Amino acid sequence: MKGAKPPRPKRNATVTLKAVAQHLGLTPGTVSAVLNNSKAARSIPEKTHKRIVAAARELNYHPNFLARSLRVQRTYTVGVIAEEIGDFYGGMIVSGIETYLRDNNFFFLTVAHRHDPKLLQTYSQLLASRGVEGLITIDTSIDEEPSLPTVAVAGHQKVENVTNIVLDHRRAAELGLRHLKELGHERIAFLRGQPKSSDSATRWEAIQEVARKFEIQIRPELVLQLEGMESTPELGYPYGKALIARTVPFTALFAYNDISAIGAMRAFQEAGRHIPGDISVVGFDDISIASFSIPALTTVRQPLQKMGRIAAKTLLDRIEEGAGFVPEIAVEPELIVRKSTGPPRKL
Amino acid sequence: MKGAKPPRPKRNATVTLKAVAQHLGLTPGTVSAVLNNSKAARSIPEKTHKRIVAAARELNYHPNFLARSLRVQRTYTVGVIAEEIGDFYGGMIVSGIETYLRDNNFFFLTVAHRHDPKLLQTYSQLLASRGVEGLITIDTSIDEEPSLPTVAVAGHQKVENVTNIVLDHRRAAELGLRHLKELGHERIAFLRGQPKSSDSATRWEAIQEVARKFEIQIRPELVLQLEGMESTPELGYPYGKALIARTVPFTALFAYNDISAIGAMRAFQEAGRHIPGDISVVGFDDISIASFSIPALTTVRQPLQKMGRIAAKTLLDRIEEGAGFVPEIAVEPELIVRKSTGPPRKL
DNA sequence: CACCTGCGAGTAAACCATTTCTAGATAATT
DNA sequence: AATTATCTAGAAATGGTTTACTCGCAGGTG
Repeated sequence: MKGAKPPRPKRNATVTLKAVAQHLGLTPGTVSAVLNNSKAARSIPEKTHKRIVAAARELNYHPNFLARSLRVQRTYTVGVIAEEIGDFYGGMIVSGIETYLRDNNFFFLTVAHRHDPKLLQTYSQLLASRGVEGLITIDTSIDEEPSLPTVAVAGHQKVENVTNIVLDHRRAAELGLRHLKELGHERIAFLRGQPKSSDSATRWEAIQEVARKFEIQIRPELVLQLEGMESTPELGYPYGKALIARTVPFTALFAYNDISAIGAMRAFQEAGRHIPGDISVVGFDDISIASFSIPALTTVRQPLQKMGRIAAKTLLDRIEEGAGFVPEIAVEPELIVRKSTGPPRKL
Repeated sequence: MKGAKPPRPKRNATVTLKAVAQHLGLTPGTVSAVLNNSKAARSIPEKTHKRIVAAARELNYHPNFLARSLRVQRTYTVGVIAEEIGDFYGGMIVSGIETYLRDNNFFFLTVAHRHDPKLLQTYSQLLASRGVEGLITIDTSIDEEPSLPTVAVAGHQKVENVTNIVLDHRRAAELGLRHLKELGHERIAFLRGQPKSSDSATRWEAIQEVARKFEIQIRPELVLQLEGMESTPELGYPYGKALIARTVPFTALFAYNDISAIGAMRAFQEAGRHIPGDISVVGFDDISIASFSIPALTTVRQPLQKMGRIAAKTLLDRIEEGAGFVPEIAVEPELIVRKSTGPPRKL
């Protein structure tokens, strides 16, 4: 792969530090000191200082990042390892990461592993050799302690050196279930997340715990486990159908995410059930179309962009200020009440 | 391993080329030659070769990317400048870019300008000083000839050194309009794109041209221009309402995108119109929820991931092989017929 | 037989563009 | 005149790649 290369792609003659120095009749060291305002430059007279700055601007000098990085051993770059970046979840998180990093003059390299577990190792290796100063993973499970400071969005295993940014699932379950309970629902169906989705287990545990607290009975006949990884509502549709087919009565559904909630709603409606008259539906995530489903979906909002920003901030704090290591940061969800929930029909 | 206490973030002792060489009793040059299979290594005997490779693996040597890049003047990195990365459009394109780059051992740095035009300059400057070998822009208009090889996804101005990856809008318009015409529609309403969206103008011109060819009359009273930048169907809703309010009869709508199409459908339905019985609706993009709207949306699919891959490939071809510069590459759209279109009601 | 020549197996040093530390040369002050 | 302050040069270091060169030895030549 590295064999005979075509003639060097001509680098547009970039102006180097040496060129600036030569132009001024000074040495690179001096120019560098002034341009970086290093303490060594304190003794440089105002006149020379101005001269140097002016020349740099005039020649349109931009320091070579690689050379500088090599010398100072900093790259101001982090690696982002996502499961996927084209979907709503990953995209929003990455967007949040981007805003924070950009505001703090960091860049990031992105890779998507698309559920190939072997790639995680390979990619962190690759990123490390590119000199990233830290790693953010999204919806990816980490088993071994990484050698770089790492923040895992939606990470759930406790691993040394990895800060997990998680939704407060306990609180999320409370918001959803309390809302349904206050409306008077007692027979609630559930859609559990796919085993691959890293929030699935934690969320389900939280739901069980909160259900106990609220004295809501979870009937196994009313609990279905999602399987495929589609990101269209088709995902939930068959499960909605299946729930109806069981003929076990229920008045509400708490779905794993909005996408499956919308699919299930559709199935319910096709079966002649009215929402929320016959069945109330609560989703999860608050994706953009949730407000536009029919009826508009009540859902537990996950502040994804914010989680991305927090992830980035947490990582930079550790890198820059050597802030103490925190194993977990929980982010508060929010209940968005729309039209898909209401009191159950009186029997 | 690392003292977590000391304020100084200790660099994990990485193993350098020199260390490997020392370990072997050879010089860095020799080791480098062997590890890179450079022509200089042709004279190194098999035995030594094996010894070197073994030692590198044993010591877990990974060459420092910065040092190497600095010397060979290549970074195997490109810059991606997007309008936004968290939305469907940008996310899909970036995802396509990622797959192709990853397969070819390139990385990319991402920035989002979120419609701040000043940032384009700043960002390309920043990326250039980080040594990216090329640029991909997404939904961003470029006016000046960039100094780096550039590929613009959904770019429309002809600029030297910029290859535009565009949808074949002519063909897209044909697909949409022919479908409606064949069904028998004559009075067609249109939703034009926001001026900020870089496809708006081109698409509208293509539609006008094709309409002329098909002898479809475009009535100004039935043409509305979208304004906001929301990415929920709320975007199209008011325009659907407005079209109904005009009381100018029409039997079909060709929307600028799926999101506005779905919003408009909703408005039509609320006004008591049946889709497709009273009004047929054609969207654009084929976003994931298009298949799940009610009724399922007929739409012109834009192969976004593929466009991302093509963008990446085009750029790498130019960088790696110095492939000739092509000003434009058009990608074929596809008509996805679902349930939102049908013959117009007989009068 | 002495004399290149060629080749195998590497070594040494230059180079990439910076930063940073040490130290030398003036000029100014005491 | 000695000391100090000011200004700047020089060189080392960062971690590789690459070119030029050395050194010993075998083979062919006149």
